[in-house]
Amino acid sequence: MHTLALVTDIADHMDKPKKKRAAAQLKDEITAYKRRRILEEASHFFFANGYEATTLDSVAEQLNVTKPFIYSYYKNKGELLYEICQTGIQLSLTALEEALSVEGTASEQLKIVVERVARIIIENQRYVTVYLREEKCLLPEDARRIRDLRHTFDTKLAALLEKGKRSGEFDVEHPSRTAIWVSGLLSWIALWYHEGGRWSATEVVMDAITMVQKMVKPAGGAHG
Amino acid sequence: MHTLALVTDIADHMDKPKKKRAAAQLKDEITAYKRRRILEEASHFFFANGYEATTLDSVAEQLNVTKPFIYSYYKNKGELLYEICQTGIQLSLTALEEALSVEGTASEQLKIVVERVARIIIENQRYVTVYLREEKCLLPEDARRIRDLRHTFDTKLAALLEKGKRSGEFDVEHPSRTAIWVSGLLSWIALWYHEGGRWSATEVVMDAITMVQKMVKPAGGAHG
DNA sequence: CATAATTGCTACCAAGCAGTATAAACATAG
DNA sequence: CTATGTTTATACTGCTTGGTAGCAATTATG
Repeated sequence: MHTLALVTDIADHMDKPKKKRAAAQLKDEITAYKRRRILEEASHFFFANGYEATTLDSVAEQLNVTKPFIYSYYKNKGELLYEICQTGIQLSLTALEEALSVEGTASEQLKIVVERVARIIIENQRYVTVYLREEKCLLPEDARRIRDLRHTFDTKLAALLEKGKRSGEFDVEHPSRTAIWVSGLLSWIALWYHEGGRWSATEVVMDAITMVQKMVKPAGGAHG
Repeated sequence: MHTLALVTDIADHMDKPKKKRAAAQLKDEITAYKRRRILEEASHFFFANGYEATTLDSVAEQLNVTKPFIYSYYKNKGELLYEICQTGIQLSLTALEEALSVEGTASEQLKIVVERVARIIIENQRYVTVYLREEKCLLPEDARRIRDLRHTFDTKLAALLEKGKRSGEFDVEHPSRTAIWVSGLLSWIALWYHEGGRWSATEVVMDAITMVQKMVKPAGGAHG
């Protein structure tokens, strides 16, 4: 039982001086680990049944703990939802930023962006889908914070399209509007992809790249 | 009060023979009208607050009736959800079929399809969005019926892409896979469009047309 | 006007669930 | 072994809400 408590006694052989600090640090890590595990299981239920339809009792049962356990790591059910939504969009944003940090032409960067973000979205489908479906359940303040992240994502993507437009690599009338279509296409993957379904993750990623490239390709057909 | 009951006495001056039949017919129409009104208000709440978070009491209050009133027109809450989801996808499918019935080249037909379906999706955003978000709340059997409609939609769209591919108008490797991206792009409008937001419905529709045309355009740039 | 049928409402129940007060178990330190 | 703090469980509450049984009001008919 107590899936979460398996880690409790690893701090037991180290020289006195460091012990205090190290023990405190370890405790923090364990707390963080427990929070992650709770979030992970909650996301499974939210994904499968929806936020409102999921009971914290069922999440607790899955973890072999009880509801008050969850309440000692999260303030309430809404905080769980917020963290799940936040995770989904934050991972995508980080993937975007990392991809943008790779040197290259706009075309090359765009390809890397789509590839990495699409992969991240597939790997974290639960988080992204819950965000797309349950945004309305967030507290207004939480919803705003999430929207800001999303807006940052769209803005950075638009900047890349703008860059490609200036260099002549892309043909996009309104970079910021096109960015929303691209980001929508990527989000759509989360709602539509099904593990073990008709198409593999790799096929979906490659398709996404192709589609986005076509969406920005100049009429003349220059640049690949 | 009784917003729904305003229609009750229109059947009162007509020759005897027809009266019976006409009265019965009118009654049916009134029943149908009440059902539509209930559905419409319910869709507003489901759209704004989500299915689970919406109480039938609040829907009833909005209609100036009581909960048992709703239960005399719908079996239960789930039936309301089913009809809302069904409406969303059925309207899109009908729009697609009507657009396909217009004679023309594949390119011309595709443009009409995207234009009409996008318009329908914007006009019926509530129904489509609820379908996309709350599919998981449907009974398995209802969910299957809805999926079948969706599948029909994708299949007919794929056939159009296939036709354009054969005529050389489109460059699509896998029509059925591309159809899913196109249908996703259209669905995305429902989740993203916001009345009175930064972009008008017309702009969104025109953008959608442009994006889809680019997604299927041959590299050479022939056919517009 | 009386009778029958339809239509809607009042009042209620049972169940489910978020959240909590309190106690128990456990670990740590002296 | 005792004292102290921390972690987790037991057991409960208060509220919400889908759904219903039975009654009242309205309408249709002769």
